[in-house]
Amino acid sequence: MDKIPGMSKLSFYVQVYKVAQQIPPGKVTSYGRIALMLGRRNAARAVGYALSALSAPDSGEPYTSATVPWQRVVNNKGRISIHSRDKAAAEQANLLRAEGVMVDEHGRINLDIYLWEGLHLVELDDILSGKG
DNA sequence: ATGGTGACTCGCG
DNA sequence: GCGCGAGCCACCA
Repeated sequence: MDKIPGMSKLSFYVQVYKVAQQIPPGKVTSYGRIALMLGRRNAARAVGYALSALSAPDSGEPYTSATVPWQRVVNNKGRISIHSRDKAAAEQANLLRAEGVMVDEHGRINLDIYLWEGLHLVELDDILSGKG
C-alpha cells in the first residue's frame, strides 16, 4: 500500500504530518481522509493519535504543533474532535477562524465549503469500495 | 508478545 | 441529531 515511493520507510506519524502539511490554509480535512490517502482506510484513530503526539514548538524536533497545521484536521462530520475541556479545542477553533474558516460555537465547520479532498486516490478508493 | 489508550468512523435506535 | 457499541490502528509499557 505504499502509494508514494519512499514514503513507506517513514513512520506512520511522519506520513500523517507530511500529508497534513499539504492542507492549504483556510481548508480542512478529516482524520479518516488522511488515513485513506495513506492507504490505510481504517487508521483514522491512529491519525488522531499522531496529531495529539505532536511535540511543542520549542522541542527542536522537525514536526511540532507549529510546523504541522494540526488545526486543519477535524472529524468526518466536520466537527472539532478534541474534548471540549481541553484548551487545544478552543485553540483549534481560533486558529481556524484566524485563517478564514467559519467555526460555530459547537465547533462545527461546513465541509461543503472548507473541505480539502486531497489526492484523487481518495475518491478512487471510495468508488472501488462500493460507494459509486 | 499482550493489553490499554485515544484529537476516529460507521451503523443503529 | 445524539448516545452507544463495535471494529480498527499505531504506540507504548
